Amino acid sequence: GGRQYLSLHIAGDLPDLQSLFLGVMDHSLCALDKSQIASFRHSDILSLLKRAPSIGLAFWRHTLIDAAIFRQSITRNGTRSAVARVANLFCEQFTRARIVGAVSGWSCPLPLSQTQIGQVVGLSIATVNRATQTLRKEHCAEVRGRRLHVLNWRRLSEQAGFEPVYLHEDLSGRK
Amino acid sequence: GGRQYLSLHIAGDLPDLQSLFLGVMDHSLCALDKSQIASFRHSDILSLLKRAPSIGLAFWRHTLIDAAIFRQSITRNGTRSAVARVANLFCEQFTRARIVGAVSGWSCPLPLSQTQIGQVVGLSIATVNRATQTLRKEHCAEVRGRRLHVLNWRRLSEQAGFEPVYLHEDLSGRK
DNA sequence: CGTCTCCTTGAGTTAACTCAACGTACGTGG
DNA sequence: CCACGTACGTTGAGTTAACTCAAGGAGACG
Repeated sequence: GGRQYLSLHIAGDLPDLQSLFLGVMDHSLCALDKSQIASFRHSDILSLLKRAPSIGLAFWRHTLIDAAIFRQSITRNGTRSAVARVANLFCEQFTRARIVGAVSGWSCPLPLSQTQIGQVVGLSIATVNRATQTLRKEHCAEVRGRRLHVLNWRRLSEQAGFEPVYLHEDLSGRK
Repeated sequence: GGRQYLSLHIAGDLPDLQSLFLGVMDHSLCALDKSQIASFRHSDILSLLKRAPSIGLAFWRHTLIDAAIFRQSITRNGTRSAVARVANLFCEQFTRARIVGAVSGWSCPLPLSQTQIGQVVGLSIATVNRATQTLRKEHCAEVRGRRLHVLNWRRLSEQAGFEPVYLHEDLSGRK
C-alpha cells in the first residue's frame, strides 16, 4: 500500500552499515537533497576494525542509535493523531539537525514535500496538509522553502509528545 | 496515546544490547511468557569482546537484524489495513519461531492477548478481534490457547504482504 | 505562454475508534 | 459444590478521524 519512508539521514550519518554483515538489503536508499556519497570496500572497513576495534564499537553504537530512531518511528506512527505525528517528525528533525550543527536561528533543513512527509508518518497528503496548517495557525512551526521554522518549541514539542532521550545526543553517555 | 509494544523477543534473543553503549534506556522490557533471564556485567562483555572481536561482530550483526525488524514494524503499521497488519504479525512471529526451532507442525507460541496484539500493530482491541475473525473465517490462521495455528500459509502471507527477507535467516549471508 | 510540481480546499466515503454490554472459561474462597 | 471475581473474547451502535477523489491556485522554469 504505497511507498513508506523508513528513516531520514542527515549529514554525517552512515546509512548503509547494514550491508556490512547482512547479505541482502531489505530496503533502498534515495537522495532527497544534494548529497555527497563516499563508499568503502567492506574488506577495507573490516581490516580497519581489526586494527582499531574501538572504531567498531563506535559504529556499533551508531547502529544502536539508528535502532532507537526506528523505535521512535513506531510509536510516532502508532497511536498518535495526525497533528502529533507531523509535530513529532518536526521535533526529531530539528533536534537531529541541532546535534550536527545544521540549525541556524530557529530553522533547519527539511527537504521533504508534503507527499513525502506523508510517506514518513503514514498519512495521506491531504491530512498532512491540514496538520501543517494547524501547526502554523497555532504558531508552533511552519515549513517554507524546504526549511522548517520553529516558532514555539515548547508548544510544538507538547503537541508532539516529544521526548528526545532516544537520540542519545549526550555523547558522554558512552561507557 | 496508550502503550505501544516495540518488539517481541523470543528464545535466544539479546534484548538489552542497547544498554552496553547508550547511557539511558529509552524503553522498558516486560515478560509476556515464562522466561529465564541471564545478566552480564558490561565490563565482562567488553573484555570478552576485546579478547574475541568476532563475537562483537556477531552481536553487532544481531543489532542490525533487530533494526531490520523495527523497519518492518514501521511498514507494517504504516499503510496497511487492519487484517494485513495482524496477518503480517502472525507471519513474522511464525517465521521467527521457525528459525529458532519453536514451531511444531503448523503452530508456534503466541503469548499475546488481543489487547496486546493491538498494542503491537497499533489497532484497537475491537478491530483486532474482527481482523482475527476474518483470518479464521478465511482459513488463514487462528489463535487458540496462546498458540498461533497457521491454516494456510500461502493465503496468510498474501493477506500480510509478507516478505521475509528482512529476517536474514540465511546465516551464510554473513560475510 | 504552457507545463510541471507543489500546496490548498471541499465533499463524500470509509475504516477504525469508542463505548457499552454480554458470554465464556478459569481460578479462588466459602 | 457453589458463588464470585477476573481476564479475555465477542458483538452492536454511533462517532470520528483520516482517506479518496477532484478541482483550483501559486510559483518556477523553459
